[in-house]
Amino acid sequence: MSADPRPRTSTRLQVEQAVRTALLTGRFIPGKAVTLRGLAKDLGVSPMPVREVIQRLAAENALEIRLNGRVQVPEMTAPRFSEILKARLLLEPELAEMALPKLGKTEASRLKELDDALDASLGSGDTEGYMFLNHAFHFEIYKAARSQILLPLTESLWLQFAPYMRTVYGRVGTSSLVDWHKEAIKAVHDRDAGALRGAIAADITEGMGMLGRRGLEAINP
Amino acid sequence: MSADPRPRTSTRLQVEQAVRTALLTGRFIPGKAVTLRGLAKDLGVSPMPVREVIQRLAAENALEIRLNGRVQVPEMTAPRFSEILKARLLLEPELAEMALPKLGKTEASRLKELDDALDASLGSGDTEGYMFLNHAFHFEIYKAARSQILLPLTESLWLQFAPYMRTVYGRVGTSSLVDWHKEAIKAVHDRDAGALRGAIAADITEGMGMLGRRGLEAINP
DNA sequence: CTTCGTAGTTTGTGATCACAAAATTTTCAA
DNA sequence: TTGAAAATTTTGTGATCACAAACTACGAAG
Repeated sequence: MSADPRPRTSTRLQVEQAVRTALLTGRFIPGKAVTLRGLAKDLGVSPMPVREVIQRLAAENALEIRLNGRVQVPEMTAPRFSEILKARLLLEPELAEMALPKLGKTEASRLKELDDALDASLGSGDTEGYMFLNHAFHFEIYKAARSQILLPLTESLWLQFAPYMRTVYGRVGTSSLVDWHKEAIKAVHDRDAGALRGAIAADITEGMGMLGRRGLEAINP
Repeated sequence: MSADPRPRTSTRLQVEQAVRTALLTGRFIPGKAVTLRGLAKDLGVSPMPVREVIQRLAAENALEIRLNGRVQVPEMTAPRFSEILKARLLLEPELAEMALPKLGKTEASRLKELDDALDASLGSGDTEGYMFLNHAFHFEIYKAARSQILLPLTESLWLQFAPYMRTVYGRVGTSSLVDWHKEAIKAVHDRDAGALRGAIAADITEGMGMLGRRGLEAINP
């Protein structure tokens, strides 16, 4: 009576998890080439599971397979950036509102924890940790929505702007960052859907606005 | 001076195109198993490119890789369906509005052609042709937006509901179908963004509403 | 010093193989 | 006839190989 069919494999999932968090924390630089054998060697696996993972992430537009077959982290462009902003503003407040009824005390205190840790990594200048925790904070909310559609779409968006986000942080630092997490947490406590939507939207607008102002000045139009 | 680097491969792209249109025209039935070697044999290629394509489509949630590794077309559920509807209503009117400025006389007449062919296939009961043309009509508009973000997200949504759409049509026929294509074409002629958004939204609501009423009655909740 | 061609290396692609897990069919006893 | 156990087939996974295209480095000619 083993009603727990363990995944038949673990290698591909492990590789995928590794590459995803590397992307989300900005360890992959936009424009940088990603080679099959190189990644495989780094992760200590054969090229085979890496091939599948690369196809997966390319399908999510998190990686780009050029016409000549070379794989690279996509570069950010101004139209791409503004479209990501638009899509985030469409999807994420909706996701947050869907999640609100399922966010109880447990999740609220978890959000508080994450936000505290986030402030700490901001103070210590730990960019990678900050990006990881910021993603964790947002998706701690979104995941509660138990969404099978909007959540994957949003995850795809994050994979697309995260590498660029990191390059900007690397240039201007993270000290000037402001977020609306406190307001979001308060909205969760108050069960105020409108306030939660507003906090999420403001967080997106502010964060992406900073990225746009500080980052896109010297990028091809 | 060969400024036209032909894709290094054609096999994977060809396989992907084949599977995508098969999905979009409903030739794959929800719940039906998709086997690697089976698909490869059907398409006359080796299992290798099929593996990559399956990973790609699984990443877009167009195919489902179960815990035991088996691949199948996802089954529709009520929450999944209502979320797809919500996501379509968020993304597609936006996409249409973005496209409007770039829809000239050429595109308008192409839309008219597609809609006429669509009516014809409706009259002859050609469900597969209808689904192909309906997809072509919508994406003739959306593609004009030259969107790099919203367009792939929307394509993913279509891949997810198309197979289910087909099973409902197979049960209740396509004769009772009504669409808002004429209104959309008129809005394009009039350069009326609000009317175009409205037509697209109505087309989605009506079409999906029919799918929901006629299809989800006997499906697990 | 620049430019162009050539040799060597790296890279993605498609194919094939071995293996284990899962599903399917067959067999045989109750 | 029925039901469970055993044998067979099917299936996904990871590894390796051969090959052609692309990139890199280097050197010779101008």
